Amino acid sequence: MYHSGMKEFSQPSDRLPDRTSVSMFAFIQAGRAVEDRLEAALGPVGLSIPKFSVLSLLVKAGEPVTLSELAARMACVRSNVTQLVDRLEADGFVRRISDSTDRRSVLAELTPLGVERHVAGAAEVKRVQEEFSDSVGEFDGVLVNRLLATLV
Amino acid sequence: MYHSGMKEFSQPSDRLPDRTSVSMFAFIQAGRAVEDRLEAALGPVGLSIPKFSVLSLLVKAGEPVTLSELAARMACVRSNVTQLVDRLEADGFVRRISDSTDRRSVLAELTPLGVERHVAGAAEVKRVQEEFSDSVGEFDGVLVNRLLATLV
DNA sequence: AAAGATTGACAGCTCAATCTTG
DNA sequence: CAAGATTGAGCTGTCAATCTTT
Repeated sequence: MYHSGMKEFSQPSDRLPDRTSVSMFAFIQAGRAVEDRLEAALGPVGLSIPKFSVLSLLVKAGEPVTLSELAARMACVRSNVTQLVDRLEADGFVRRISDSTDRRSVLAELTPLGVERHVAGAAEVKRVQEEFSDSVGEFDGVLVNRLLATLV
Repeated sequence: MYHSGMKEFSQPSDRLPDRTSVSMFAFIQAGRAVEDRLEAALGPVGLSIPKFSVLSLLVKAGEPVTLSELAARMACVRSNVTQLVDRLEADGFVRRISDSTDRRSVLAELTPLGVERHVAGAAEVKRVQEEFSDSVGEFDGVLVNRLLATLV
């Protein structure tokens, strides 16, 4: 949970125009609130969102994956994955193995403990997703999805 | 822009129930997308969201503010503000002055350069907010605000 | 003792530079 | 030279420990 503040941008009502305006700060805040709930749920399992993401990708792949590939799939920089895998290796959730076909590459492989933690993490994720769905349930899902698609 | 990945949770359609479901990952992603746009707009001005937040608070206060007060208003930890003000001071946007009424306290005071940068930053924020409003404009603002309020 | 600020150590991210291998 | 991985430095955040002042 590494978030900048911004609580002050509550924007009570500078004056409302015809169409009721939506503050981007409120939107950002809401996203972080959801994120925080997820982080809080994963914490007790010994995971964070980034760590769970890596385990999740490895489970989905069903085989060891190069760090470059992980970076690509996580839409982040390579050096980020290097350090993330460092921590996952220290946790004992992942192992680094060498690629026999290309000696430049390094593969990340799940350990049994890593698999076990992914299961536990996935259960938490499911729980939080259901809570989230309950909260959003009263709104039109199709509409909300269209809104989100507009912003990304 | 310090964001964990999560691109893989695009959730194409595991199977749709009666009510179209909304992925919390999609929601988090959308919030980050907006955040990234804001960061990108502030960057060229020499600001980040946290830095702009501090300048903004100081402008709003109209007078020097203690670091503790800044932390409270930004809903973050005191040590965070200590380092943030370190960087703002290095930038020349803020000065640390001592509190005559309580020698434990340290006040953050805007420099002329800081004021000038806040003006520039505020213009960018306004621009991005307008772009955001345009994107969301086609949706019911009242509804969206209710959705956001539900999640926070 | 409690409050204000700082420091050190860490997680998570970025970028630029480097090193090895292809 | 490209590509894969790592390293070093910086930003933003957290927590725990410390130091000064109340």
